[in-house]
Amino acid sequence: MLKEERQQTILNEVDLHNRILLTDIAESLDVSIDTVRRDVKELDADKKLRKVHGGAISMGFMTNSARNTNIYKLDHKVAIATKAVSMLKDGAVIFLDGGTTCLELARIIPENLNLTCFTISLPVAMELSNKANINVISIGGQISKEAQISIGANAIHHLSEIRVDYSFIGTGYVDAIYGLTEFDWDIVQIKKAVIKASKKTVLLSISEKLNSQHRYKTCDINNINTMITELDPEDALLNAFKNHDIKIL
Amino acid sequence: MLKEERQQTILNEVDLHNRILLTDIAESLDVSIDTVRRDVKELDADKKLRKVHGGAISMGFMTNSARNTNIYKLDHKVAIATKAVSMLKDGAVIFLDGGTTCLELARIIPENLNLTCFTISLPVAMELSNKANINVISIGGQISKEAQISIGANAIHHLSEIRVDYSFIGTGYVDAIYGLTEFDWDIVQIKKAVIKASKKTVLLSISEKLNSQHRYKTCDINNINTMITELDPEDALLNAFKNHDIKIL
DNA sequence: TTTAAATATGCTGTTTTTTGCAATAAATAA
DNA sequence: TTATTTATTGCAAAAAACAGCATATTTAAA
Repeated sequence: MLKEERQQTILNEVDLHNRILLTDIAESLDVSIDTVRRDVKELDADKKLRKVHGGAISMGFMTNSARNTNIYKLDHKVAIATKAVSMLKDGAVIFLDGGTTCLELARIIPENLNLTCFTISLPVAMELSNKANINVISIGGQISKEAQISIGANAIHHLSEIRVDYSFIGTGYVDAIYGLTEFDWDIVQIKKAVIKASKKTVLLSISEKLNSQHRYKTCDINNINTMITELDPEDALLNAFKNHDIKIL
Repeated sequence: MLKEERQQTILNEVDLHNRILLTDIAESLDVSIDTVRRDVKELDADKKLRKVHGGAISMGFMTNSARNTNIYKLDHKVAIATKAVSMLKDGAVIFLDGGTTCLELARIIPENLNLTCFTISLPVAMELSNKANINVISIGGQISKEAQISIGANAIHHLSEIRVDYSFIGTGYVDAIYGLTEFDWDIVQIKKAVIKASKKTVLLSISEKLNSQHRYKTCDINNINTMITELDPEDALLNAFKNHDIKIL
C-alpha cells in the first residue's frame, strides 16, 4: 500500500464520518499507529483535515476563514480591534457583540489566549470556534437577518443569566450628550441586556460615528467604562467625552 | 522492448489500477528498477501520472482528491437535500442539524417557502439568515469547535423546550441493526434531544455510511420516521432497512 | 561500412524516506 | 488525585531514490 493511497483513504474516512480515530484507521489499514499519526500530521499540515487528540476531524466544516466582502473602513476597525486586544487578560470571561468591528476583534485575538467568550453573533462565533484556546458560547435566539445576531426575548433572557468581566460592544450612533442610540428597537433591547450582564463595558466605534444619534437609546455615555476609537486618545474630536467618567483608548 | 512501448504499458497499468508499484512493473516488464524509475520520472514530468515514493498514481485519482475546497460527495448530498426539500410544507416548523448535508439542504430551500427553522449549527443559521421568508432561531450553547454546533447541557435544555414538526438530522454512522451511532458522546446527547423534540425525524445520510457503526448510540432505526439517501428507494443496499417501520426516500 | 556521438540501461555505493519500536511526556478519563 | 490513552522523541532496519560510472544500443555522419 502506497503512502498516498493510505492518506487518500484516511481523507475519505474523515470526510465520510466527520471524525475518525487513529486507532480505527490503523487497524483497518493494518499499519502501525505511528504511521497513521504521521500521515494525519501531514494531512493536517496540508490543511486537508484537522488533527485532534486521538483522531482527526473533517475540514469541510471549517472552511470559513475567507473574509467575504470589503468591510467599510477596515483599517480603522483593525486599529480599534488591536487596542481592544490589549485589554484582554488570560482567563477572562468576555462578551463579544456583532458587527464588523467586533468580528475584526474576534479575528485578531491571539491563539494562545485563554478566554471564555459569549456572543450573540453567528459570524463571531464561527470565527472564534477556530481558536483552540477559546471557549465559545453562543447566545441563542431569533436570528436577525440584517445583523446575523440573536435577538428577541429568548436571547435577552439568556443574557440575564450570565455575568461577564468585559463586554465589547458596537453601536449604531454615539454622542457625548445623547449617549448610544440605535435605529432598531430590538437591537437596543439586546444591548441593554448585554450592558446589564457586564461588569465593565467597552464600546468600539470608529470616529465617524461620533456625534451622531438616532431614535432609540441604548444607554448614557456614563454606562460605558471604556471607549475605543481609531483616533489618538488626545484627539480633539474626543474632547466632548472627556467630561464623563470614561476611559478613552 | 522499446522505451515508448514500456512507458505506454506503465500508463495503462496506472490508468487501470489507479496506482502501481515500481517493483511490480520492473518485474512484469523484466527491466531493472532504475529503468522503471526513470520512465516514471519522465511520465511524471509530462504530467501523465504522479510519481510517489515507491510507485505512481493516476492523475484522475489525484485530482479527485484535490477537492480541498469542495465537499465530499457533494453531488450525493445535493440529491439527498433535493428529496428532503420536497417534504417541506409552507408554514412548517422544522429543525436542521449540522453537517454538510444539512447545510446543503439549507442552501437549496426555496426562497418563497415560509418556515420557522431551529438549528444548532452556526453555518446553517448563517445560510438560512439569507432567506427572507425563513424565521431562523438558533439554539445557543457551548460551541463545538469541530462541528460548529451548539452542544452541552444548555443546548439540550433549550431543545427540551421546543417541539418541531420535522427534524432533519445527519449521523456519523448508521446500521439497520445497531441504529444510529456516533463517535462523540456530546453529539449523541444533542441528537437524542433533537429526536425527542420532533414529531417526526428525518435522517439524511449518504449510502456510504450505511452498515457502519461506532461506539456511542443515538437511537434505534425505529426512532427514525424517514430515511433519505442518494439511492433509489428500491436499491438493494436499502433492503436491510425495509423490515423496519421506516419510510425510505 | 565504419566511427563518433548521443542515448539508454544496468550496476554500485550512498543518501533519503519510510516505518515500526521503545521510552518518556502529555493529555484525557475515571 | 490516579490510571489509561495518546503524543512525542530518538533510534534502527528496510525500502526506495539518487548519483556516478560502465556498458550496450541507437543514431548520424564520414
